[in-house]
Amino acid sequence: MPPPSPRLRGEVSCAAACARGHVMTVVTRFAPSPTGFLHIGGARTALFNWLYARGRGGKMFLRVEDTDRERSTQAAIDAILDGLTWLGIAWDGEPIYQFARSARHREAAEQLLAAGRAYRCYATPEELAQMREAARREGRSKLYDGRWRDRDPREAPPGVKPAIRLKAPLTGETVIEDAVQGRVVWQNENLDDLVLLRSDGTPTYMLAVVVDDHDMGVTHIIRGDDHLTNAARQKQIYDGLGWSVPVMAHIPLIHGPDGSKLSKRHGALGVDAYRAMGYLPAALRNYLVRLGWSHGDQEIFSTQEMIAAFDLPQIGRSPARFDFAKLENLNGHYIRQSADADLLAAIERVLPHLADGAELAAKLTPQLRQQWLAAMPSLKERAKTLLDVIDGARFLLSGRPIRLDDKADALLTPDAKALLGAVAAELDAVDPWTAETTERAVRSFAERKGAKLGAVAQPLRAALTGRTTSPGIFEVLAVLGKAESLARVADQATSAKLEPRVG
RNA sequence: GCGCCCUUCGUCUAGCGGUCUAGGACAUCGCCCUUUCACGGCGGUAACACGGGUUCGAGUCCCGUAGGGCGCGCCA
Repeated sequence: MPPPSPRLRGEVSCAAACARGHVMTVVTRFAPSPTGFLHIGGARTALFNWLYARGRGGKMFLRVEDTDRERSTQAAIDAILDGLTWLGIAWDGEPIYQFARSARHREAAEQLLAAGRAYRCYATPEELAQMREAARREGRSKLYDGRWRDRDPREAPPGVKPAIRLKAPLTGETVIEDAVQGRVVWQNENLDDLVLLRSDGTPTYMLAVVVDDHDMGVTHIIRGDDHLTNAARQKQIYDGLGWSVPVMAHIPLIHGPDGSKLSKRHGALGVDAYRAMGYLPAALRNYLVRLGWSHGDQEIFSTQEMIAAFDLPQIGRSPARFDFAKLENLNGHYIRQSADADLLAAIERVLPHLADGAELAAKLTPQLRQQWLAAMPSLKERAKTLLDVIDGARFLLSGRPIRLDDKADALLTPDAKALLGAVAAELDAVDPWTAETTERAVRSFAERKGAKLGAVAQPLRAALTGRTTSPGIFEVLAVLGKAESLARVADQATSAKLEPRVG
């Protein structure tokens, strides 16, 4: 028999399920602890779980790991639900709150105790801290030394409430067949007796996760590989309880651009921050799915495509670095791909999340909406984010006389202003007023003057938009309309006569 | 300190022992298009961390080294 591949990815439990004689329904879960926002790494984990379940007709549950009463907040729960919703990741059923299930967790601990797979530990936190300190000083392992493992409970110091610890195997090895990491082996002497129930009777994370995943029928645990060591300890709890272990898939973490831990400066922001930066959910999903996972050379995935293509064997084992430039490029792609009306709707949705959003929303009259829509085809060509689209539309939003930026101002020399006066007269005769008719007029004007088109177009752009870059100048003319265009040109042309530039 | 994981262009990755003079995408550089900025088109620079094995043959398998990451709580 040939030696088994070191990466048995997924085959293990499939075989187990098939042996049970029925088709296994895939159940995944996303289990954030509500101690902060939904960060980008969590969003990717949720995405992977969602894609895996959706691609197999399975379910993805959301479990809020709120057993840490001190640090869990409602605001964080809201932020996580809001983030997932915005990203378009829909969980099945109602969110499950772990804290509410503590009675069941306690029951499992009692079961372990009754079976002799757990014991009461009367060591105080101070005592344990001392033990670790001594271990550190002597260069020994900081693991719990099992001092109460075989001790007679009658020796328990009076008044000390015990914690319940798992009686983990002392010898042999604990093995995880991970769908991403392959076969990972721990010598049991490197794993200690973890706490199942705290001395106040509340369950620890390690116990709660195992019990919940089992009770929820979770078949595939897809999570960050910061949990890989936990997987070994959880395996021991599964064994103690006599339960089968779900398929595990520990995905590498996302790092910052320098390879270190992802910091806020690097993109470890809540997904709400990405929304406020003008990224589209579809773009973020596409970017995230390609971080650590690939499907040949394919870069662009519709939601349907990624659901169909996503699978565990194509997940890499090395951590990926977060790269804003690629996200931007992808976002630009999705913006260009969007229908004009959808884009405007997306902008209106993001307005409440922007600093000057209310101000902008107030300006969105039906007429302005029409103009914006008309300008959208050329606006989206030039934008990487929704913020860019908004910025590109500033010339529509600002009233006369428009403010010129420095470059535009420098461009409007006395000569240029004179030229504007002349071209204004030309444009005044144009009717009907369209991009085509204005272009014809301006081109023929430039030709007669023996000037390059740019020599006329740039001053026009400055006068019309207040900037030196903008959508095509004839589109600007058309969108602005004849009256507004001529007025803006006149604003600059006449100011030349009234206020000759000094110096 | 102990345990576990990782290492292909700057970045995301393809590659599952010969088809690799290592492919794609982003970024970058150049050219073209052009009224600006973009978009688009064409082209260029650029990588198998290092050292040993195994093999007729290694980016692909094994072992070291170096570097990076994660974990080691009565946190999750």
